[in-house]
Amino acid sequence: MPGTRGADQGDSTVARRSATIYDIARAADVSHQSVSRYMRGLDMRRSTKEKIEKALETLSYRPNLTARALITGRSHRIGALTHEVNQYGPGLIIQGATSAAREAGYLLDVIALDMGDTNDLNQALSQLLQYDLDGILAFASTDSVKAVFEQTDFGVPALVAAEEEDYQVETSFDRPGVGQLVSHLVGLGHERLLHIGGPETYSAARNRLRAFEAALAHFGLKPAGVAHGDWSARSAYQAVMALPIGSVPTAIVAANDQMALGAIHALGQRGLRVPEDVSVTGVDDTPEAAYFTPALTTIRLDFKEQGKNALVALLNEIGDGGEHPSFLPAPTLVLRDSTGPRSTGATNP
Amino acid sequence: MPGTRGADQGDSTVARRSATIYDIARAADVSHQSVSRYMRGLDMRRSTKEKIEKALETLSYRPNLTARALITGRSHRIGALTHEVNQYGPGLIIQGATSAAREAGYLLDVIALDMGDTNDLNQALSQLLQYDLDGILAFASTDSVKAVFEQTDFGVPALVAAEEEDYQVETSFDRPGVGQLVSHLVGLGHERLLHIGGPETYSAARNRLRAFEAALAHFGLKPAGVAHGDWSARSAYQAVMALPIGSVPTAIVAANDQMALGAIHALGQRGLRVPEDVSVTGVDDTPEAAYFTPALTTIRLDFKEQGKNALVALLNEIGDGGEHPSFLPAPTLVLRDSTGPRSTGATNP
DNA sequence: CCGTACATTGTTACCGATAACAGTACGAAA
DNA sequence: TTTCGTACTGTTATCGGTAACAATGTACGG
Repeated sequence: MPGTRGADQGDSTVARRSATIYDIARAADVSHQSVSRYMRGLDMRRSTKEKIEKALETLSYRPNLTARALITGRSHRIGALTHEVNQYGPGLIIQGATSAAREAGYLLDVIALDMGDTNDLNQALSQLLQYDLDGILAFASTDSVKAVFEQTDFGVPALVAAEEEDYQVETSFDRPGVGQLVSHLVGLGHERLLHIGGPETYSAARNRLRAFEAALAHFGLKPAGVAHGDWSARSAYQAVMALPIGSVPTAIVAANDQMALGAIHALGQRGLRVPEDVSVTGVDDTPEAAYFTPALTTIRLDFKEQGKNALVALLNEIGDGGEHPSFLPAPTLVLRDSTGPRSTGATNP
Repeated sequence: MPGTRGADQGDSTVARRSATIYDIARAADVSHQSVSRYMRGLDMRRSTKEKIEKALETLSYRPNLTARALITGRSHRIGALTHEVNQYGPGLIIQGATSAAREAGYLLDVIALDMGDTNDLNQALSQLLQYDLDGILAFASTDSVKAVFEQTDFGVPALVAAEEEDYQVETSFDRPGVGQLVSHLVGLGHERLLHIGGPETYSAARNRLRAFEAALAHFGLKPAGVAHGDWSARSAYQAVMALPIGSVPTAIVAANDQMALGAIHALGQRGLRVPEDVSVTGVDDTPEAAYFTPALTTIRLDFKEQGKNALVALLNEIGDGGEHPSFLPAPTLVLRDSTGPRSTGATNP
């Protein structure tokens, strides 16, 4: 017979384990089912409702979502695979996603991956799957992640968060994003642009590169070069330092702000001034970008919204879709001091 | 009679829901309890073991942690309250914590708080508590969080992650940390040091401030001033721009690298050179700090380890303490180009 | 060859909720 | 007053595991 447990719990301070619907039911002298119905807001006689409410006041009940999850098959948890949370973008995406999840009554189970390690990825996934989640979200949009997500049937909705550029590449050159940067630079007279991209395995990196090339092509130009960094300032620094003398372009389009910073630093060490000799642009508009020396021209992305969007999209697939995925706000060009007219003829160390 | 469900699931591709121990038991012709024992690695006859293993190969079983959690009261999940994940430190702490959790067979439920909003905090907590967690960890070490954690009995172990400086303040001036920066600067001849701190509600900010003052006092000096920023480059920029003419110190000790960047930028706008006129230091050693102009002198903290440590400490309280909390590696001084001998007498805009 | 100790396996109860269905109370119609 | 439909309420089954105990099998000593 149910409802015969947890009778005494000492008269000390706080209930060790909070009451169950059976405790409430006993205290209110109704069936546990009525309590369950009350909690779910179903119709019931006023008198019953009042009995339950009185009991609730006394006992401090808190629903046990584990038990509910077991029977309903809905855990109200979403697994999130991410990486490099220390970076500005990914961090904000997570933040946006967790708060959106929270609003919808979900919780985000975050696993930070050691990127590039496929073993790690698989292990993480199989661990995640044990916790019957309602859905799985990957914010790490790399080839290996995408491959795994396409091949595997997780038994629950799973999706890889889309990059903001994914649906822009094909469209025209002056679309928000890297294209805007390029046309800004071309408008300043630059013709020899170098791109410092992220790792080729990242779709964001590829998208930005393609947008760069597409925009240049529109102006009848070709890239003055493409270097591949790893999103870090250090990698861009090294790439710029490695540029052969005489082949330094008049403008550098880095795939994120950190790499732009590294590029600026390297240019400085090579005796080149920004923007007088070389213009430099970033992507992201981190809060620091405005305080670089010189302040960085870049494009601003709304990462929080991106995270929220991915979550809402997943929620819709789960079937708990209250909201419709909002449109991502368009990236906006932020003009600052790191770009200027093409140098008229400085020497080129 | 148990074990009579999930018989047919279509002959299509993948099992909609993975098999349960009852399915395995039926296939192996043993009791479900034997399967449970097998999964937990208990002793059993070889023949039984083999039967189960054969069944497992056929059916692709995956334990349901929800069901296990319901009976054992162990969810193997830990709630994590955090904030400003977009910043370098907090992000890395989360990363360290999630991977440590993963190794121990736990999952981290992350909630990113809108700091300073106590309502938000309480709401987040009460939501967290529904998901019977094994423990709760707060990485946001602010007054309001601490207060809530001290007052509330969550029914499970809960702790606020310690700041690296917490156990250093009382000790001597040349302890790793801000003290090291101060003695470095004093060693260069500086006597008028300004501190740009974080928000006073953050214990990390207070600790750094106290360390700053204590170190100065050791040399018989007093702060040339203390400004309070909000960890952002912008806030430090404004603080430095607001300094009355003539009161600009010869060295600025910012409480993190971002604020150091903002300070450098402001100094540049006021026509002061770093480090010739003013030395500037940060705290954190973000990957970008080396590529500031000038490269930033700062102290390096191991945030990942900090996150891991907090998690291990909590695990110990939970009683699942395999490891002992390792000692945090001492912060190390990183000397770069933003500090130099006290200026011998430039004018002071 | 039998009884007992011990190792292994099977049965039933339980965790705390919801689902499905049975049972009761009440008001309206006959 | 009786009957019936409707609206609640109560009872039992269920989710997928583990716990506790009962039952069986095996090994060994007498």
